[in-house]
Amino acid sequence: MLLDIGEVAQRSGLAPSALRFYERKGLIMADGRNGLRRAYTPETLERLALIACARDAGFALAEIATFLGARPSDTELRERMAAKEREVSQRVDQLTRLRDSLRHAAVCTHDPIVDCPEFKQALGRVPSG
Amino acid sequence: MLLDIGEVAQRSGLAPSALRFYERKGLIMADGRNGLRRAYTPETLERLALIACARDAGFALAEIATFLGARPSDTELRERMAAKEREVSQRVDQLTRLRDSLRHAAVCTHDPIVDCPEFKQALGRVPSG
DNA sequence: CTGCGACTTGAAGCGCGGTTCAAGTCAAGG
DNA sequence: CCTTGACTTGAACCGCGCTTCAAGTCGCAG
Repeated sequence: MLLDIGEVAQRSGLAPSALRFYERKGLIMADGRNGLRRAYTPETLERLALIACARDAGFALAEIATFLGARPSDTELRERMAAKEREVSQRVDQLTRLRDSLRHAAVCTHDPIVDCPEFKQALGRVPSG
Repeated sequence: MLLDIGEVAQRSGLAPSALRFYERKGLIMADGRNGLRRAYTPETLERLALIACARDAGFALAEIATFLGARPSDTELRERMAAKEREVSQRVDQLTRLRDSLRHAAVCTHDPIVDCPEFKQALGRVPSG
């Protein structure tokens, strides 16, 4: 029923040390013990997948920890999530442009490649000037 | 003609210390000196914008350094850029899903919000299980 | 000549996200 | 019983991307 930490580590792709680290950070908690060994409910795997996704998206672990406890009444937290959504949207746009640039790089003949106007153009404007 | 490091720092949004750090990493180089002060051509601003973009996209500085020198004959490097393109594509997909989840969170009534099936669904599948 | 302020250097420090280490504990197997 | 092997703990360490610090150097204003 409960999964041993080794099991969870293997299935989630995280090291046991990482799971303990996440526990210290308040991201997960063991649902039981097998001797000294931590044991987790299978739902923890979903939670870890969620954490991995958010982390890959550039969220700090501390930030994820607060989001994980979010309840519908947390107006302030909701606003922060909305702000994050806008942030992620921008990131998607930026990454899309970067992807296009990389795609172009594959067929570009400029030397060096980064000097290609088309390559640079896709990266968006220089901050100011 | 050449821009003082302070000028470049201000326009790029990077600290002078960061510019020196980038120099040590081989990402940029000063085109002259004003006494001891580094001076840069305006093109450096473009280069810095490119670096910022790549860095925000999750590229390591060392990786960016190799890409910056990429020439059309670098077959291996080209392949790595192509690999990066696929990676970035995946990331775009993932972030798009995350954005949708966050968007939903703004109107979700689940308590806690992360337990919402719709929220979780958008995050993609659990690795295995 | 005397500040002043913004730079220079190398080296040390920081926050993040973990990993690694030393020493100890447990469950199962022979 | 004793070993084996995977875990436990707290603490130290690591790589990355910078920042900060101490001590020194420059250009310029007064």
